[in-house]
Amino acid sequence: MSKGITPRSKNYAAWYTEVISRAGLADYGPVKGTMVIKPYGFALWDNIKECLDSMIKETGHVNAYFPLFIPKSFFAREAAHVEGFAKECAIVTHTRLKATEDGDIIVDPESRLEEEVIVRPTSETVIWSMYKKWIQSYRDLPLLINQWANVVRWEMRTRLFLRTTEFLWQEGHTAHATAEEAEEETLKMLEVYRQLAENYLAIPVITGVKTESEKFAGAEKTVCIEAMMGDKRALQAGTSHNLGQNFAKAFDVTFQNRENREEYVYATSWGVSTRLIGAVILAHGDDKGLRLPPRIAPYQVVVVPIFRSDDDREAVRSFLAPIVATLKAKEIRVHEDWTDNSPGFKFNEWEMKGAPLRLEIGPRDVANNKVVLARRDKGEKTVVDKERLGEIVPALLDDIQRELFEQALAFREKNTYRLTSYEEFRDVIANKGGFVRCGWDGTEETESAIKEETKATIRCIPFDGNPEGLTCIYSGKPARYEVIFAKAY
RNA sequence: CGGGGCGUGGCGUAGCCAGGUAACGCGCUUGCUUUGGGAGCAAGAGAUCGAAGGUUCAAAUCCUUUCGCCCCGACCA
Repeated sequence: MSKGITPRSKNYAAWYTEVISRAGLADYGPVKGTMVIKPYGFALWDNIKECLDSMIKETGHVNAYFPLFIPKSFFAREAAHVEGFAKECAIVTHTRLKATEDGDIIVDPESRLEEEVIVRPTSETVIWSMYKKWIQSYRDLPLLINQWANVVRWEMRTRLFLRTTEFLWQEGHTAHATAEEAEEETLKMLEVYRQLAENYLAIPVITGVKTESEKFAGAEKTVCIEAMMGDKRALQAGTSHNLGQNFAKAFDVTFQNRENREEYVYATSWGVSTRLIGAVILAHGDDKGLRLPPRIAPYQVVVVPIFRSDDDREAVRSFLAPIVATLKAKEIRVHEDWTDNSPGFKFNEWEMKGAPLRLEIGPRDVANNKVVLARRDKGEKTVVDKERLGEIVPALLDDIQRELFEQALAFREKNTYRLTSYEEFRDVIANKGGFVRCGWDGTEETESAIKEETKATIRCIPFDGNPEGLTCIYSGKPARYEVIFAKAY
């Protein structure tokens, strides 16, 4: 087996898969499209989850849990919703297996369910069936509930983390008395996602509105965060939906307002998933493997002890014990790698796993009362005094966090084009890759024609866009919106 | 669902066309020497060749059927 991995420039898809495997993030499950999240990958998810969960709670939401199984009939209630998910549902039709005479195991035909049960692809329907019971008065509103759950979407084509048959996510489902409040909530949670992406994952995102054709099935309006990956393609990293009264009407959820009038409830839903891990890999990874932002890295500092003799080993051990204690006291996640691999092996291993900082400590350092610090983002090594680590390490971690964000932002800016000619548009999408900001006449015909001809889609209508003076890149008509086009994951 | 590829020790593959003792690399075990950028040597363990039928004295190899996975498209977080 070769020691390195496929370079990104040679085959980006192969690079991605190899990084996941070699860094120990995940493995394929036995059923097509399923994924085992291995301990190192799950530690990463745990950290992301912890950051987001506290933000969700700070904004006034509470966690709950709704069932995995949903009656099939619920999906018939909201027309657009069922159309959006009908083609990718796992359906429970039977409840028993039985052994045949030849020793095979078959589905027991006698155990067929009266009404089939759907494994949730998302939970709006089951949650709104419950909200009907819980909401009567304006005093019951707003209802601000989040759940951490797994969902199943039986996709044709899957990719580790980016699109798996089953994935983990968080889905918020809120109910409000007014349309204004629902809109405010939709935008508030998008802002939470923006902060998560930029401040924790170190991924700059563009916020904006999805077009009619790209919005969530059953939503009035979908807003999103879109990020650029290392191959210049776009990744939708999170969405927040203003559902209007669609689900309230579908599930007949009404409340009495202050004026004693009955009114349908306004709804939102919003979610981010384990796809975020894919985003971190794709946004920051390099040809040596992962580069993890310190704030979510399972280990922020990895110690690689170096020694020859048993005496050296003990000297190194006692030398680094107080260092590790100091760092841990500052709540830095430190890991000591005492496995009996060679130092060179460990250097490469922890670079593959994306540990932000590496401490190399050998007899030489013990003698000089120093340690070698290697930072993953830039690959620089420096020798520092042992005593100064307590101040240097936290500062370096902050700097790495910032640096990863800056690099990703610079990359996105460099690969974003403001264009007015469709010729150039085609060239960028087909040859250069990247985001194109341009005018759009707002028609679905233009949107689908461009998609047909170039495979680029409108990622969003950015909030900071301005159509004034722009013409549509395709039709030449006056632009109704300024939009971002890109090839997407 | 359309196109392509692949199922052989834990992983990656060769062998298949032209049937005849199941091979190689990595990993694993044990021992010794090593350890500041993926250590070396030696000795070992480990496979009913995806499954089921068939042809044959003989099948990983030929034929039939079947199951599964991966990649590329259409669809999607």
